[in-house]
Amino acid sequence: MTVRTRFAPSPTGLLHIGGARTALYCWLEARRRGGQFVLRIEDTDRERSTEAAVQAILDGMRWLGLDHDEGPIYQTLRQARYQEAAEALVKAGKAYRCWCSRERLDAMREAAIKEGRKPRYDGHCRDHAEPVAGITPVIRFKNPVGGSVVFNDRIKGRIEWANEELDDLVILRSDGWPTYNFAVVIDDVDMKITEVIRGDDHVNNTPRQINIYNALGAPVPQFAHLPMILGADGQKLSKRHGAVGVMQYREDGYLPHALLNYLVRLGWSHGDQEIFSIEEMIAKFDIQDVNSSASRFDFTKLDWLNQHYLKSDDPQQLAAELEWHLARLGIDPVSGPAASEVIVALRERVHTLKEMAERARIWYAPIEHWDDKAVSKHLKADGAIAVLRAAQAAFAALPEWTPEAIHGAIDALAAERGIGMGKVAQPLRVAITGTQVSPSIEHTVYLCGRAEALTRIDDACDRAAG
RNA sequence: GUCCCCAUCGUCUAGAGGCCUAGGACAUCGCCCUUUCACGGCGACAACAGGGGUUCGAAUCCCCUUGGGGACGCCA
Repeated sequence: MTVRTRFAPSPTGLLHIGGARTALYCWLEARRRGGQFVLRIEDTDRERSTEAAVQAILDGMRWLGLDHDEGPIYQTLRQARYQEAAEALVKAGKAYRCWCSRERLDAMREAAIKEGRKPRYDGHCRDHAEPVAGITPVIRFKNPVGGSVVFNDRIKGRIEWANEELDDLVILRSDGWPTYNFAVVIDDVDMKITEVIRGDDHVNNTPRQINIYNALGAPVPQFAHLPMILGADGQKLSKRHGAVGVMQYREDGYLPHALLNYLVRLGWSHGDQEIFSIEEMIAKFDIQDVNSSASRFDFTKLDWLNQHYLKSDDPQQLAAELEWHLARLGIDPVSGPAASEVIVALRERVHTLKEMAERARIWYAPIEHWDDKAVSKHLKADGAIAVLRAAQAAFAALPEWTPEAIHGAIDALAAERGIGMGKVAQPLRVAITGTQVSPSIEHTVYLCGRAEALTRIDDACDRAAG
């Protein structure tokens, strides 16, 4: 039987980091085992589901490169199927209509909590169902009374649940829409899902769902429940920490591969390996090796991974993404050096593309801010103007404008004047950038462009004199 | 409250009874490299939640405690 996994988000918000990891693991498991990955949109909650959220999920998946083989399948398009399935269970005596009022249900729940019991439906309509005027009935599933449900979770191991703990859950609401626990089972059966991989907030639902599978006479799939991802403070992820959509990570300058690599290692490992190409993830990932405990999201490590890929990926491949970030800052990428060359100069100095774009500004626009300390220390230093003028002349005479040639000129200048590199590089750095921190001096000068570099040296000399 | 799950350095983890004076990575702190900032190299700091068992031997198995988390809807 071919392996089929699915990712089934409800479109009530953005595709956040936890969802992204679940999607990744489902995708990885399907890919490694040569199976299929299905995308299903669980939108039966018509109050909270939105079209924008569906789009955000689709966008996030595409950005991460998690392509699905089937779908997206929308549950709202399958209403008739759920109704038919619920009706069939009623006919088979495995489900029944319930006319209990919400008031009665609420009162029962409150009483149970007050008495310290677990709130459960008392089965009032199970044996003597009687239509009540003015109430549209729901359909409830007849949960087995005795015994227990046992399943072997691929991550958590053996889990046993007493049927005593379960009650007769509503499977079809009075408005004709199925509830989550019913729709998932019908869908997973119809879509022939063999591995259900989802967040561990669903372990409690699993025994109920298994009972439904059994009532349906359908084969029960394998379950794998992923532990949660917590914020850096160990608390549930909130907007404050990182429960933002994955597309926010793009805006913050992260590469999809870095995020994927971070996520695959969060709760899973393969010996001491930290860096995984997508192919290696597919080859080595196994849902069975996933940890059973929750883990915290650590931006610092993500930053490290992001820089790793910034350093190791082909600058040409990264160029378009840097241009996207430049444009977001209001910088026209064609008004300065090639993005790929900027990447080479800055990739060892930043963790994100956003940061890189900000630092690259100096090569695309005039100096906006002069660092007073830098000016007084390096520009107004004795002999600085003479060095700058000499450098200017050397640059103007260079037969070709390359970092190597610039480096050679600066070297020669320092040697001929008998001064250290710092005496040449620092004044130049301030002249070109207005600060005393930048990439290697030859790249800093080179990326500026010859004409602009000469002009900036003029300006700097004026500033040093004045 | 009831049920379920979880528990190794600050963080992510290795560890499936002896290979553990507990390994790696991120972070932190040193040193080296160096024209700034970085990158890189080398090194340091740093953990088996607590208590009982089982065993010749336990981070690894069992129980309890504690601490976290989750679930108890006509939400998903």
